[in-house]
Amino acid sequence: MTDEFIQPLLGWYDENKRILPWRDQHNAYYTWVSEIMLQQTRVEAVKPYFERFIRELPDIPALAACPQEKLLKLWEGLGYYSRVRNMQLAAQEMVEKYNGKLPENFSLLISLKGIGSYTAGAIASIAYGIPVPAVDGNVFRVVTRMTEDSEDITKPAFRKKTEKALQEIIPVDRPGDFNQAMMELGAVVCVPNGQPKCLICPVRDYCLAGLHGTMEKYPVKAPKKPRVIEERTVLVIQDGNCTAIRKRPSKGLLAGLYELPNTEGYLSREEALDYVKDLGTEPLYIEELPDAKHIFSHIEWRMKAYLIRVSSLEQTHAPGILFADKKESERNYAIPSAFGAYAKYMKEEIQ
DNA sequence: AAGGCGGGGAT
DNA sequence: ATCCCAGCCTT
Repeated sequence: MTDEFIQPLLGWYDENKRILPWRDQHNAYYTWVSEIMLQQTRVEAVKPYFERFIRELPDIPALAACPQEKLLKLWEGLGYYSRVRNMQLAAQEMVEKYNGKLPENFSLLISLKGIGSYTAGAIASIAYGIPVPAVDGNVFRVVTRMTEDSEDITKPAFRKKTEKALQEIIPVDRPGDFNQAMMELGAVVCVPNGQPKCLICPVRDYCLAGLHGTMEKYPVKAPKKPRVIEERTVLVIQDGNCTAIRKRPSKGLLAGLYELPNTEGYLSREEALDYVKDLGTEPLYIEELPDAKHIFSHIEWRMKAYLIRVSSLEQTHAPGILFADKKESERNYAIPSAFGAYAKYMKEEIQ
Protein backbone atom coordinates (compact mmCIF):
# COMPACT_ATOMS: atom_id res chain seq x y z
CA MET A 1 0.00 0.00 0.00
CA THR A 2 1.41 3.38 -0.96
CA ASP A 3 1.02 6.47 1.18
CA GLU A 4 -0.02 8.81 -1.61
CA PHE A 5 -3.64 8.87 -0.49
CA ILE A 6 -2.81 10.15 2.98
CA GLN A 7 -2.52 13.87 2.24
CA PRO A 8 -5.84 14.00 0.31
CA LEU A 9 -7.43 11.99 3.11
CA LEU A 10 -6.16 14.29 5.87
CA GLY A 11 -7.14 17.36 3.88
CA TRP A 12 -10.65 16.00 3.49
CA TYR A 13 -10.79 15.13 7.18
CA ASP A 14 -9.76 18.64 8.21
CA GLU A 15 -12.62 20.08 6.20
CA ASN A 16 -15.32 17.52 6.87
CA LYS A 17 -14.85 15.92 10.27
CA ARG A 18 -17.94 15.75 12.39
CA ILE A 19 -18.21 17.66 15.65
CA LEU A 20 -18.33 15.00 18.35
CA PRO A 21 -18.49 15.46 22.13
CA TRP A 22 -15.27 13.49 22.71
CA ARG A 23 -13.19 15.21 20.04
CA ASP A 24 -10.58 17.89 20.71
CA GLN A 25 -10.86 17.61 24.46
CA HIS A 26 -7.27 16.47 24.95
CA ASN A 27 -8.44 14.18 27.70
CA ALA A 28 -7.36 10.54 27.43
CA TYR A 29 -10.18 9.45 29.72
CA TYR A 30 -12.74 10.89 27.31
CA THR A 31 -11.02 9.12 24.43
CA TRP A 32 -11.11 5.83 26.31
CA VAL A 33 -14.76 6.09 27.36
CA SER A 34 -15.85 7.06 23.87
CA GLU A 35 -13.88 4.26 22.23
CA ILE A 36 -15.37 1.64 24.52
CA MET A 37 -18.88 2.95 23.93
CA LEU A 38 -18.27 3.03 20.18
CA GLN A 39 -17.40 -0.66 20.02
CA GLN A 40 -20.06 -2.16 17.74
CA THR A 41 -22.19 0.90 18.43
CA ARG A 42 -23.06 3.84 16.21
CA VAL A 43 -21.96 7.40 16.90
CA GLU A 44 -25.50 8.72 17.21
CA ALA A 45 -26.38 6.09 19.82
CA VAL A 46 -23.28 6.87 21.88
CA LYS A 47 -23.59 10.66 22.10
CA PRO A 48 -26.18 10.96 24.90
CA TYR A 49 -24.65 8.08 26.88
CA PHE A 50 -21.21 9.65 26.67
CA GLU A 51 -22.37 13.03 27.93
CA ARG A 52 -24.18 11.53 30.90
CA PHE A 53 -21.39 9.10 31.75
CA ILE A 54 -18.76 11.85 31.86
CA ARG A 55 -21.06 14.06 33.91
CA GLU A 56 -21.63 11.32 36.48
CA LEU A 57 -18.11 9.85 36.44
CA PRO A 58 -15.77 12.66 35.41
CA ASP A 59 -12.49 10.85 35.91
CA ILE A 60 -10.84 7.46 36.35
CA PRO A 61 -10.95 7.36 40.18
CA ALA A 62 -14.69 8.10 40.07
CA LEU A 63 -15.22 5.23 37.65
CA ALA A 64 -13.08 2.90 39.75
CA ALA A 65 -15.17 3.64 42.85
CA CYS A 66 -18.63 3.61 41.27
CA PRO A 67 -21.17 1.10 42.63
CA GLN A 68 -21.88 -1.51 39.99
CA GLU A 69 -25.64 -0.89 40.05
CA LYS A 70 -25.09 2.74 39.11
CA LEU A 71 -22.59 1.71 36.45
CA LEU A 72 -25.08 -0.63 34.80
CA LYS A 73 -27.75 2.06 35.03
CA LEU A 74 -25.47 4.43 33.12
CA TRP A 75 -25.02 1.73 30.46
CA GLU A 76 -28.68 0.65 30.39
CA GLY A 77 -29.86 0.21 26.81
CA LEU A 78 -26.41 0.54 25.24
CA GLY A 79 -25.78 -3.22 25.13
CA TYR A 80 -22.69 -5.39 25.51
CA TYR A 81 -22.70 -4.75 29.24
CA SER A 82 -19.39 -6.50 29.88
CA ARG A 83 -17.82 -3.41 28.32
CA VAL A 84 -18.60 -1.30 31.36
CA ARG A 85 -17.61 -3.99 33.87
CA ASN A 86 -14.28 -4.41 32.12
CA MET A 87 -13.85 -0.66 31.99
CA GLN A 88 -14.24 -0.47 35.76
CA LEU A 89 -11.74 -3.30 36.26
CA ALA A 90 -9.29 -1.41 34.07
CA ALA A 91 -9.95 1.83 35.98
CA GLN A 92 -9.23 0.07 39.26
CA GLU A 93 -5.99 -1.27 37.85
CA MET A 94 -5.04 2.24 36.74
CA VAL A 95 -5.69 3.59 40.23
CA GLU A 96 -3.50 0.86 41.72
CA LYS A 97 -0.66 0.86 39.22
CA TYR A 98 -0.66 4.01 37.12
CA ASN A 99 -1.55 6.82 39.50
CA GLY A 100 -5.17 6.83 38.33
CA LYS A 101 -4.26 7.54 34.73
CA LEU A 102 -4.24 5.69 31.45
CA PRO A 103 -0.80 4.28 30.66
CA GLU A 104 0.86 6.05 27.75
CA ASN A 105 1.99 3.16 25.63
CA PHE A 106 0.36 0.56 23.43
CA SER A 107 1.45 -2.63 25.21
CA LEU A 108 0.30 -1.46 28.65
CA LEU A 109 -2.99 -0.24 27.19
CA ILE A 110 -3.74 -3.55 25.46
CA SER A 111 -2.97 -5.42 28.69
CA LEU A 112 -5.99 -3.77 30.36
CA LYS A 113 -9.41 -5.42 30.53
CA GLY A 114 -11.63 -4.56 27.61
CA ILE A 115 -8.87 -2.87 25.61
CA GLY A 116 -7.98 -4.87 22.53
CA SER A 117 -5.94 -4.14 19.47
CA TYR A 118 -8.27 -1.55 18.01
CA THR A 119 -8.94 0.37 21.22
CA ALA A 120 -5.29 0.39 22.31
CA GLY A 121 -4.36 1.81 18.91
CA ALA A 122 -7.12 4.40 19.06
CA ILE A 123 -6.20 5.66 22.53
CA ALA A 124 -2.45 5.61 21.87
CA SER A 125 -2.76 7.53 18.60
CA ILE A 126 -5.60 9.92 19.42
CA ALA A 127 -4.77 10.76 23.03
CA TYR A 128 -0.99 10.46 22.97
CA GLY A 129 0.08 10.91 19.35
CA ILE A 130 1.76 7.52 19.21
CA PRO A 131 2.03 6.28 15.58
CA VAL A 132 0.10 2.99 15.76
CA PRO A 133 -2.88 1.99 13.59
CA ALA A 134 -6.45 1.54 14.86
CA VAL A 135 -8.19 -0.98 12.64
CA ASP A 136 -11.96 -1.26 13.03
CA GLY A 137 -14.75 -2.29 10.69
CA ASN A 138 -14.58 1.01 8.84
CA VAL A 139 -10.89 0.61 8.17
CA PHE A 140 -11.37 -2.97 6.99
CA ARG A 141 -13.93 -1.75 4.49
CA VAL A 142 -11.84 1.17 3.23
CA VAL A 143 -8.65 -0.88 2.91
CA THR A 144 -10.19 -3.92 1.22
CA ARG A 145 -11.88 -1.66 -1.30
CA MET A 146 -8.78 0.40 -1.97
CA THR A 147 -6.72 -2.73 -2.59
CA GLU A 148 -9.46 -5.08 -3.85
CA ASP A 149 -8.46 -7.58 -1.20
CA SER A 150 -10.81 -10.58 -1.11
CA GLU A 151 -9.48 -12.17 2.05
CA ASP A 152 -11.97 -12.91 4.82
CA ILE A 153 -11.78 -9.92 7.17
CA THR A 154 -13.09 -11.99 10.09
CA LYS A 155 -9.82 -13.93 10.21
CA PRO A 156 -7.41 -12.66 12.88
CA ALA A 157 -4.58 -13.03 10.38
CA PHE A 158 -6.19 -10.42 8.17
CA ARG A 159 -6.26 -7.92 11.02
CA LYS A 160 -2.57 -8.51 11.62
CA LYS A 161 -1.78 -8.04 7.95
CA THR A 162 -3.79 -4.81 7.81
CA GLU A 163 -2.22 -3.43 10.97
CA LYS A 164 1.26 -4.17 9.64
CA ALA A 165 0.53 -2.48 6.31
CA LEU A 166 -0.86 0.63 8.01
CA GLN A 167 1.96 0.71 10.57
CA GLU A 168 4.37 1.23 7.69
CA ILE A 169 2.59 4.25 6.26
CA ILE A 170 0.96 5.95 9.24
CA PRO A 171 2.09 9.60 9.33
CA VAL A 172 4.13 10.19 12.49
CA ASP A 173 3.05 13.81 12.70
CA ARG A 174 -0.71 13.04 12.69
CA PRO A 175 -1.36 9.41 13.66
CA GLY A 176 -4.58 10.12 15.57
CA ASP A 177 -6.02 12.20 12.75
CA PHE A 178 -5.04 9.53 10.22
CA ASN A 179 -6.84 6.79 12.15
CA GLN A 180 -9.89 8.96 12.69
CA ALA A 181 -9.88 10.03 9.06
CA MET A 182 -9.91 6.40 7.90
CA MET A 183 -12.85 5.66 10.18
CA GLU A 184 -14.67 8.86 9.25
CA LEU A 185 -14.25 8.00 5.58
CA GLY A 186 -15.70 4.56 6.22
CA ALA A 187 -18.60 5.96 8.21
CA VAL A 188 -19.55 8.83 5.91
CA VAL A 189 -18.30 8.05 2.37
CA CYS A 190 -17.14 4.46 2.00
CA VAL A 191 -20.32 3.24 3.65
CA PRO A 192 -21.58 -0.29 4.26
CA ASN A 193 -25.08 -1.37 3.17
CA GLY A 194 -25.47 -0.10 -0.33
CA GLN A 195 -23.71 2.27 -2.64
CA PRO A 196 -20.57 4.02 -1.37
CA LYS A 197 -20.30 7.70 -2.28
CA CYS A 198 -17.30 7.40 -4.58
CA LEU A 199 -18.10 10.66 -6.37
CA ILE A 200 -17.24 12.66 -3.27
CA CYS A 201 -14.42 10.40 -2.07
CA PRO A 202 -11.11 12.18 -1.49
CA VAL A 203 -9.10 9.04 -2.28
CA ARG A 204 -11.02 7.76 -5.30
CA ASP A 205 -7.93 8.01 -7.50
CA TYR A 206 -6.16 5.50 -5.24
CA CYS A 207 -9.03 3.05 -4.83
CA LEU A 208 -8.92 -0.03 -7.07
CA ALA A 209 -12.51 -1.05 -6.32
CA GLY A 210 -13.73 2.45 -7.05
CA LEU A 211 -11.81 2.58 -10.33
CA HIS A 212 -13.13 -0.84 -11.35
CA GLY A 213 -16.67 -0.44 -10.05
CA THR A 214 -16.30 -3.43 -7.73
CA MET A 215 -16.94 -1.57 -4.45
CA GLU A 216 -19.84 -3.72 -3.36
CA LYS A 217 -17.81 -6.92 -3.56
CA TYR A 218 -15.82 -5.76 -0.53
CA PRO A 219 -15.21 -6.46 2.26
CA VAL A 220 -15.49 -10.25 2.14
CA LYS A 221 -16.78 -11.81 5.39
CA ALA A 222 -17.51 -15.41 6.30
CA PRO A 223 -21.26 -15.93 6.78
CA LYS A 224 -22.42 -15.95 10.38
CA LYS A 225 -24.59 -18.67 11.72
CA PRO A 226 -28.32 -18.01 11.97
CA ARG A 227 -29.99 -16.81 15.14
CA VAL A 228 -31.65 -19.28 17.46
CA ILE A 229 -35.32 -18.59 18.11
CA GLU A 230 -36.50 -18.86 21.73
CA GLU A 231 -40.11 -18.75 22.88
CA ARG A 232 -40.56 -17.19 26.31
CA THR A 233 -43.34 -16.03 28.58
CA VAL A 234 -42.93 -12.80 30.53
CA LEU A 235 -44.94 -12.10 33.66
CA VAL A 236 -45.79 -8.64 34.92
CA ILE A 237 -46.79 -9.47 38.46
CA GLN A 238 -48.07 -6.53 40.49
CA ASP A 239 -49.81 -5.66 43.70
CA GLY A 240 -51.05 -2.17 44.48
CA ASN A 241 -47.57 -0.70 44.81
CA CYS A 242 -44.92 -2.89 43.28
CA THR A 243 -43.91 -5.06 40.35
CA ALA A 244 -41.94 -8.28 40.80
CA ILE A 245 -38.48 -8.22 39.26
CA ARG A 246 -35.33 -10.25 39.69
CA LYS A 247 -31.61 -9.89 39.06
CA ARG A 248 -30.07 -11.93 36.28
CA PRO A 249 -27.03 -14.15 36.94
CA SER A 250 -23.61 -12.51 36.98
CA LYS A 251 -22.49 -14.34 33.87
CA GLY A 252 -23.93 -14.79 30.41
CA LEU A 253 -26.58 -12.85 28.56
CA LEU A 254 -27.50 -9.50 30.15
CA ALA A 255 -25.43 -10.42 33.19
CA GLY A 256 -26.33 -8.56 36.37
CA LEU A 257 -29.23 -6.64 34.90
CA TYR A 258 -32.80 -6.79 36.21
CA GLU A 259 -35.71 -8.42 34.43
CA LEU A 260 -39.35 -9.23 34.72
CA PRO A 261 -39.85 -12.88 35.72
CA ASN A 262 -39.93 -14.98 32.56
CA THR A 263 -39.79 -18.62 31.59
CA GLU A 264 -38.84 -20.81 28.68
CA GLY A 265 -41.74 -21.68 26.43
CA TYR A 266 -45.28 -20.33 26.10
CA LEU A 267 -47.39 -20.61 29.26
CA SER A 268 -51.17 -20.89 29.23
CA ARG A 269 -53.19 -18.65 31.55
CA GLU A 270 -53.50 -21.54 33.97
CA GLU A 271 -49.75 -22.22 33.93
CA ALA A 272 -49.06 -18.52 34.46
CA LEU A 273 -51.42 -18.50 37.45
CA ASP A 274 -49.70 -21.60 38.82
CA TYR A 275 -46.36 -19.83 38.50
CA VAL A 276 -47.66 -16.96 40.59
CA LYS A 277 -49.13 -19.28 43.22
CA ASP A 278 -45.74 -21.01 43.48
CA LEU A 279 -44.30 -17.65 44.47
CA GLY A 280 -46.65 -17.78 47.45
CA THR A 281 -48.94 -15.00 46.26
CA GLU A 282 -52.66 -15.09 45.52
CA PRO A 283 -53.62 -14.04 41.98
CA LEU A 284 -56.64 -11.75 41.73
CA TYR A 285 -56.70 -10.94 38.03
CA ILE A 286 -54.95 -11.96 34.83
CA GLU A 287 -54.81 -10.30 31.45
CA GLU A 288 -52.97 -11.31 28.29
CA LEU A 289 -50.61 -8.64 27.00
CA PRO A 290 -49.59 -8.16 23.35
CA ASP A 291 -46.85 -10.43 22.01
CA ALA A 292 -43.42 -8.93 21.57
CA LYS A 293 -40.15 -9.80 19.89
CA HIS A 294 -36.58 -8.89 20.70
CA ILE A 295 -33.60 -9.62 18.49
CA PHE A 296 -30.14 -10.07 19.96
CA SER A 297 -27.18 -10.73 17.69
CA HIS A 298 -27.36 -14.47 18.30
CA ILE A 299 -30.84 -15.10 19.75
CA GLU A 300 -34.38 -14.03 18.93
CA TRP A 301 -36.90 -13.93 21.76
CA ARG A 302 -40.53 -14.35 20.79
CA MET A 303 -42.43 -13.33 23.88
CA LYS A 304 -45.91 -13.93 25.16
CA ALA A 305 -46.87 -12.09 28.35
CA TYR A 306 -49.44 -11.80 31.11
CA LEU A 307 -50.27 -9.01 33.47
CA ILE A 308 -51.23 -10.53 36.80
CA ARG A 309 -52.53 -8.67 39.81
CA VAL A 310 -51.89 -10.31 43.16
CA SER A 311 -53.15 -9.46 46.63
CA SER A 312 -49.74 -8.68 48.07
CA LEU A 313 -46.22 -9.29 46.81
CA GLU A 314 -45.08 -9.23 50.44
CA GLN A 315 -46.23 -12.85 50.70
CA THR A 316 -43.67 -13.95 48.11
CA HIS A 317 -41.26 -16.51 49.47
CA ALA A 318 -39.47 -17.30 46.20
CA PRO A 319 -35.75 -16.50 46.37
CA GLY A 320 -34.42 -13.70 44.23
CA ILE A 321 -37.72 -11.93 43.65
CA LEU A 322 -37.61 -8.22 44.40
CA PHE A 323 -40.48 -5.78 44.67
CA ALA A 324 -39.81 -2.75 42.54
CA ASP A 325 -41.79 0.28 43.56
CA LYS A 326 -43.62 1.69 40.56
CA LYS A 327 -42.02 5.08 40.88
CA GLU A 328 -38.53 4.09 41.98
CA SER A 329 -37.94 1.16 39.65
CA GLU A 330 -36.90 3.33 36.77
CA ARG A 331 -34.30 5.10 38.87
CA ASN A 332 -32.84 2.09 40.64
CA TYR A 333 -32.75 -0.88 38.32
CA ALA A 334 -31.08 -1.35 34.95
CA ILE A 335 -33.54 -3.27 32.79
CA PRO A 336 -32.43 -4.27 29.29
CA SER A 337 -34.31 -3.18 26.18
CA ALA A 338 -35.45 -6.74 25.57
CA PHE A 339 -38.18 -6.13 28.16
CA GLY A 340 -39.08 -2.73 26.78
CA ALA A 341 -42.47 -3.85 25.50
CA TYR A 342 -43.49 -4.87 29.03
CA ALA A 343 -41.40 -2.67 31.32
CA LYS A 344 -43.81 0.16 30.62
CA TYR A 345 -46.53 -1.66 32.55
CA MET A 346 -44.39 -1.33 35.66
CA LYS A 347 -45.24 2.34 35.84
CA GLU A 348 -48.97 2.07 35.30
CA GLU A 349 -51.70 1.71 37.86
CA ILE A 350 -53.85 -1.34 37.27
CA GLN A 351 -57.52 -0.67 36.63
C1' DA B 1 -10.56 -20.80 15.58
C1' DA B 2 -15.20 -20.32 17.00
C1' DG B 3 -18.78 -18.59 19.63
C1' DG B 4 -20.99 -15.40 23.13
C1' DC B 5 -22.33 -10.92 23.90
C1' DG B 6 -27.09 -5.75 22.69
C1' DG B 7 -29.34 -2.79 20.51
C1' DG B 8 -30.79 -0.07 16.81
C1' DG B 9 -30.59 2.25 12.21
C1' DA B 10 -30.32 1.69 7.23
C1' DT B 11 -31.49 -0.77 3.13
C1' DA C 1 -35.52 -9.77 6.51
C1' DT C 2 -30.56 -8.72 6.47
C1' DC C 3 -26.54 -6.26 7.47
C1' DC C 4 -23.44 -4.26 10.49
C1' DC C 5 -21.84 -0.99 13.42
C1' DA C 6 -14.94 3.35 16.19
C1' DG C 7 -14.64 -5.20 19.16
C1' DC C 8 -13.31 -8.02 23.08
C1' DC C 9 -13.34 -12.08 25.87
C1' DT C 10 -13.67 -16.94 26.82
C1' DT C 11 -13.26 -21.54 25.49
